[in-house]
Amino acid sequence: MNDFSQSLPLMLYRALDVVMPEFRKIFAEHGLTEQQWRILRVLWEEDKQPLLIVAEKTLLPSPSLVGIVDRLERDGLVMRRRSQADRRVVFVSLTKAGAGLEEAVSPAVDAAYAALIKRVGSRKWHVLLTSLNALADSAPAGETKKTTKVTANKSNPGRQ
Amino acid sequence: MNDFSQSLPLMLYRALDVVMPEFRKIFAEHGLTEQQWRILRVLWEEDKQPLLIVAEKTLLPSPSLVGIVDRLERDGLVMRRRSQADRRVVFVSLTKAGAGLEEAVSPAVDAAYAALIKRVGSRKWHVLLTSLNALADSAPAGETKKTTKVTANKSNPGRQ
DNA sequence: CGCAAATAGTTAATATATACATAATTAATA
DNA sequence: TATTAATTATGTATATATTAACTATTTGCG
Repeated sequence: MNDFSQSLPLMLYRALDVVMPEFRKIFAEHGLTEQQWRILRVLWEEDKQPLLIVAEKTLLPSPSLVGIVDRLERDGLVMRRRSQADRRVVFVSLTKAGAGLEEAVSPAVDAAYAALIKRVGSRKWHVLLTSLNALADSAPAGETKKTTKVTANKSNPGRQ
Repeated sequence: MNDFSQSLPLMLYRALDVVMPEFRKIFAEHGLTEQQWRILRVLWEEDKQPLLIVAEKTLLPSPSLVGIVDRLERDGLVMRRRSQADRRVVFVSLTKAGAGLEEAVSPAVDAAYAALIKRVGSRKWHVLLTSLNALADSAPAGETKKTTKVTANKSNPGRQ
């Protein structure tokens, strides 16, 4: 009916296609995938967090998180530790290597991000983020996350 | 450094999380995945197109397209046929079943899409799409798709 | 004409996504 | 307290994404 190429989903995918390759290139130069970086990014901000929280902050679905954290652990960047208070909870924390990676990766990522904002223009950038926030806030009750189970009423966040 | 959750990539992923589940649910009710639907959507608009064109219109990377079309073919919804003019080219076209699926799926999809626009608000919707277009247009030279090969200069493509 | 370079499609290897299902544990309630 | 429900993490099967490389054709040009 309408113009498929101008549909919201397609435009969102296209936006990611425009934005992400440059970042993924930086990640790859440090042996990281995008998802691995997201997890580290969250841990650099606050170390030792429950998997569920990490899933929410990174927008990564729990089942995916298992494998991604497995590989990060295999590469010696993070480690798991079960909570004593609530033995269902598993904390993820940085190893020394994982923590040290921040200053190696972040500068390039920050620079690329700043360059992107500059390229798009500060005004348009702000409008875009505001619009995306409005869309996210328009989520109907009970329509959101994959990492959060929907039970009674409520609403919930969302994931990638 | 900045607020990770408010970064553009995260906001784009979040937007997709908000928007797509409802559509995927509709697709699933008809035994389709999102990517399969995208291909059918393009073929419903214009039947019999080269794989490369379908890749561009759907934003699906060529390597992925191979498997997705394989499964669509297996399910009897599309068929491949090599071009006689240029034997490198493979046309994809709808079978009778694939063509017939349109009127079964499209109404629900269109309704959901209309509801989404209404939910967000026509004005905000327009601003959002305009912003996304601006972002897409900001792509630096040679920096775009994975389905489109970049030869001369360098940089590298990317995709969803 | 002859061949290097470009194109279209595909294959391969690894990492994720998606949707379900299950185990372990804790919270809630009759 | 005995059950039942809910939560957290993980396992499983299938579908895609990502990147690199490979095959078959075709094109550009000396």
